[in-house]
Order: sequence, then structure tokens, then C-alpha cells
Amino acid sequence: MEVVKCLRAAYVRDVSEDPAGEARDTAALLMHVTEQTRSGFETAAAEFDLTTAQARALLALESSAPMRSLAEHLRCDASNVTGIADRLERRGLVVRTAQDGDRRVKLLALTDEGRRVRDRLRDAMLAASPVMNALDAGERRTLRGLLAKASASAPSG
Amino acid sequence: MEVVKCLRAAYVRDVSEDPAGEARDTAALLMHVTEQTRSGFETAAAEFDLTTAQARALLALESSAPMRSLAEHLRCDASNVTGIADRLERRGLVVRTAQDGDRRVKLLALTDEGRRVRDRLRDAMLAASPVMNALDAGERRTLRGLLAKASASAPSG
DNA sequence: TATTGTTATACTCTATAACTATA
DNA sequence: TATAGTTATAGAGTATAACAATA
Repeated sequence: MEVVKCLRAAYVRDVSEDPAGEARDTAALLMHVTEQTRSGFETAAAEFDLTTAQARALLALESSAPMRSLAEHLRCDASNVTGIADRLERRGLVVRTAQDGDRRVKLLALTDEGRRVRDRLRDAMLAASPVMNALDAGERRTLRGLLAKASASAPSG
Repeated sequence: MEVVKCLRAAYVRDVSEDPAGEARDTAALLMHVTEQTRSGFETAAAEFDLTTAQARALLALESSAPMRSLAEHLRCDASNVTGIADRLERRGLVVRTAQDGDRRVKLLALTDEGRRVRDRLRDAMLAASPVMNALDAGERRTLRGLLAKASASAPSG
């Protein structure tokens, strides 16, 4: 607790005394948070024997979606989804189903087990997140508001 | 702009009216921001023909460091650093040098070109960051303080 | 004996190109 | 013709195990 306050105070003072160094400090802080977030995500996925891509796919499947849509969410070529879906299906976490009206499309849907793993994975991610566990309720609310505003206006939606 | 305000207002109202759904909303928001951050990082790295791992390595090398240290930073097995260093060295961005006092250790050091690329990459990352460009100066300062506190207290340092 | 970096191996993710079935 | 999904291929990241050089 003391350490946290000292570091935070040092950081804030540094910025206010040296506005020119603000961008550099911001970059360093963002890289640090990004690395921690990545680390937490990979650790959470590994707890369920999932790769990062498999975990991202599982978290993206609220109910069911065309494989094409999943490729767009993962921002990868559609051909990659075949293998990712294969491995998730082999483990019984998703199933491929037909879509009414267009027999070219295959919908990827979570199984009951898939839903269970996804929910536990989401909890693990939240627990491993570096940005939520050190803040009190008021700070979390402030942070949520800032992140919501920032993410809503980002070009990538 | 209108869209941003509407989305943000809807989000905040939702949370305040349904405190029980707070954790679920926070998870969704964090996943969204995480995906955007990942996307921005990969886009920035790709602009310099770098893979994510290569970009992370480049950004981690302030001056020079033992390959072992880099493996710890990347949180991967030390054997992987051999290949990553090979490709960065082939492009002239880093060089392997000896460490005085312990001939087992190889230091990885940025070349002048490596430093140039790293600086531009850092700028591109910051420009692509979803969390810094939609906020005004006061909001950014608040966000920096919250992130600094959160990341300083995280178990992974 | 322990540690650093390397090599060999296997699996996964990734993009590209060519293919099939369908629209 | 265009689109959805698949397959084949090649490059890269990853962990594991075994190895040489050094401590």
C-alpha cells in the first residue's frame, strides 16, 4: 500500500514537473499495462489448456456466429478459423451447425461445456486483470467511464 | 461525436441502474479494450514488417540486455529468443555482443537503425492506442494515474 | 553441478493461393 | 461472378528435451 502510493505520487509529480516528458512516460506506462494484460490473458487461457486464439474465439461466441464473422473479430484470414474451430470442436466446446437460407454458411455455436469454460475463462481473465484489482469501487467506476469513452470512439469499433 | 456520447451515456446509465451487472459489463468492456489494444499493437508492428514478438523484443531493449532477460520479459522459453534474435539481427536491428566477466552470456543490443525503428514503433503504438486519443488532457491525466496505480500493484510487476 | 545459449522436434497461428459448394 | 468454408503450403512463435560451453 505504501509502495503503491509512493510510486503513484512519484509518477504524477514527474509528469507535472516535466510536461515535455508526458508522452514518453505515457508510452512506457501503456507498454507496461499492455504487457501485463497480455500476460494475464495468456495465463488465464493456459489454465484451461487453451491457446490465445482459442480463448479469443470462445470469448467472442456469445451464442453462435458464422465462421466468417469470427475471422473478422479475430482479424485473421478466414482459412485460419477452420483449424481453430477444428480444435475447439474436437474438445467438445463448439459445434458446427447449418444456417437456414444459405447452405454455404456454417455457424459456430458453443456447447454447454463450451459455455461453462467460457464463463470460467472470463472470470479468470477479470481476476488476472492488472487494472481492476488494485482500485477501489470509485476508481473502478472512473476507469470504466474513461475506457468506455475511449473504446467507443476508436476506429476499430 | 454524437455516437460517442450516446454510447457512453448508455453504458454509464446501465451500470448505475443495475449494479449487479457491473462485473459482467466490466468484463465485456475489458475484453473490448484488450482486443483493440491487441489490434493496434499488431497494426503498428506490421507497419515496420515486424511480428508481435519481434516488436515486443525491440520495445523491451532500452539499451542492451542478456538474451535470458529478454526471455523473461517475453515470458517465453529461452530457446525461442534465439530465433527472434536471429531475425532481428539479420535485419540489422540488433547485434549480439559479449558480456565482460561471463562468457556464457550474450548481450542483445540495439543498433542505430534498431533504435530508430524502436522509436518510430513506439510512436505508432501510442498513436494507435484506443485509450489515449479520444480523451482530453484532464481525462488522460486521470487515466494515467489509475493505470499507474493498477500496474504498480500487479503481481507480475 | 548449475547456467547460458543453441539445436532438433512437434504443435499452433498466420497469410497466400487454389479448390469446392453454394449463391 | 461472387462468397463461405476448406485444403495445401510456408514462415513464425511456442514448449520440451538434449546438447556444448562456461561458471
